[in-house]
Amino acid sequence: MAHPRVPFLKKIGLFASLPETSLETIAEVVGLQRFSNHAYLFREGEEPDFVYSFVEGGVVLLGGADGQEAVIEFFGPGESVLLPAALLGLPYLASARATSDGQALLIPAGKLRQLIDQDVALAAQCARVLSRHWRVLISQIKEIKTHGAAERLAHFLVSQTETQAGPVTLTLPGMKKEIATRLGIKPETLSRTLKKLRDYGVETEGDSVRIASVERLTALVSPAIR
Amino acid sequence: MAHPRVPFLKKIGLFASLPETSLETIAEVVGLQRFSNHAYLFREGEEPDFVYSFVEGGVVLLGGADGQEAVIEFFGPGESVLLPAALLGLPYLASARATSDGQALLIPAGKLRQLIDQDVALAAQCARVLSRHWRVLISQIKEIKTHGAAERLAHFLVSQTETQAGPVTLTLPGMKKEIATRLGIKPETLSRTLKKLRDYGVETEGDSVRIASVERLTALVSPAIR
DNA sequence: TCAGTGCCTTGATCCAGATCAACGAGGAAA
DNA sequence: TTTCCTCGTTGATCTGGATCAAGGCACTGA
Repeated sequence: MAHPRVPFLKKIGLFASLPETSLETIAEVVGLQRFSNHAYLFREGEEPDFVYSFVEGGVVLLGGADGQEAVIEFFGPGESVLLPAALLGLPYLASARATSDGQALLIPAGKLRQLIDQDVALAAQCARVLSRHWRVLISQIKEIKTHGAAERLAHFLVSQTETQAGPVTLTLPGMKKEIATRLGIKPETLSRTLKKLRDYGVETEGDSVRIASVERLTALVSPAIR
Repeated sequence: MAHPRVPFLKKIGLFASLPETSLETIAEVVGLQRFSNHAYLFREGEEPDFVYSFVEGGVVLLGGADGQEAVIEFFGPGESVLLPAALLGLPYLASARATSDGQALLIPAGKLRQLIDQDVALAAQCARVLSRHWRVLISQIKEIKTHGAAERLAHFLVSQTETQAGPVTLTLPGMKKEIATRLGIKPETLSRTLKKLRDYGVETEGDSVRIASVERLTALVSPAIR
């Protein structure tokens, strides 16, 4: 008889591929938590109690002092945050604010630290998930250091959809303000840059963006970061 | 009877804490490789054959197209690079150029992918090493997005020494050119910024830097990233 | 010894994006 | 309705760092 929370675990990248036995063990210790839009799930500097895996809805990871907040990345369903801090038992380097209502699985940090030394499948999967995320961060660093605002915005938009070509309409993963810091620019600049991209077939309406032709935008992004 | 390469493995953060049995297994498959200054160990876009762990000397990790190279980070003795690409079997996102003569242990990527699914200690340690590195990258992103060149340089210098207070003399981990891109600025700007820091007790002489008072520099860096 | 070549510094100018300052368009509360 | 908000846009101006253009200095090799 499977644990009732196992189906939730299967929706999370970190756990999806694990064998049933591992899932049962983990299911014993996780809890499901609802959160509402704009709520802070945790703040920079706190000691990690949980790893958060999103079943529904998402958050924005923010670093830096108040008012000087730098958006690091957006996270949505199936993704997990705080694995690094939880594994090492070190204070968070970032805060997380919900960008919508949703639900997250909370895995107690202590338990996870214990399990990772006992369960190969879990440990290996953690390493793989961290590796994948490492690559995302590297791309971001490369991009900030070598490309201008318009290119970065174009790349960001393209990365928000699976579609490779043709027209799409997508919803921004947060407020324009947040998108702006994610891109390392100010809201005013985002506004103006968005206007420039109109020449490349990008129309905005609130938080939904219509791209006339994904290829057209992709062409703007230099080959190295595609 | 221990394998002759085990002592080398013990100098690497990734392996140091592993049990003897794991070390023996790994020692069977690693090779020791010398490299000389300015040599490229691997280039962006290639398929990963090895993870590189530095026994002596180090490299600079570079991303982006030629001429537009962004220094991501410097690596030295005891550190390992390419773990993420090797684990996932995806092309490198960066190149590595040696910043000195040295020796590295090469761990075949395929073997590692195999071992990580069998050896808990290794898998768990990979996850921890990746976690630690994740935090380094997050700090870098936060810093680029929220601080000016002078602050970033001050922080970088302070991070190059263990000393917490008083005077130090340290050696830069690469050419000034490279330090500049690591900081996300141009060599000319580094030169000028270094001059500004003279008012804060920083003197340069080739690739050695004398800091009159570490506290004085630390004070320049805003609290959040200290 | 002198040319050739990298690496770094300095000076002058330029520009992308920041900053400062209004202002309009929703939404919520009264 | 009006009165606040908060979010986003727009315009004018400023500025940190980039870019362009000369040198200077140390090393190498003939």
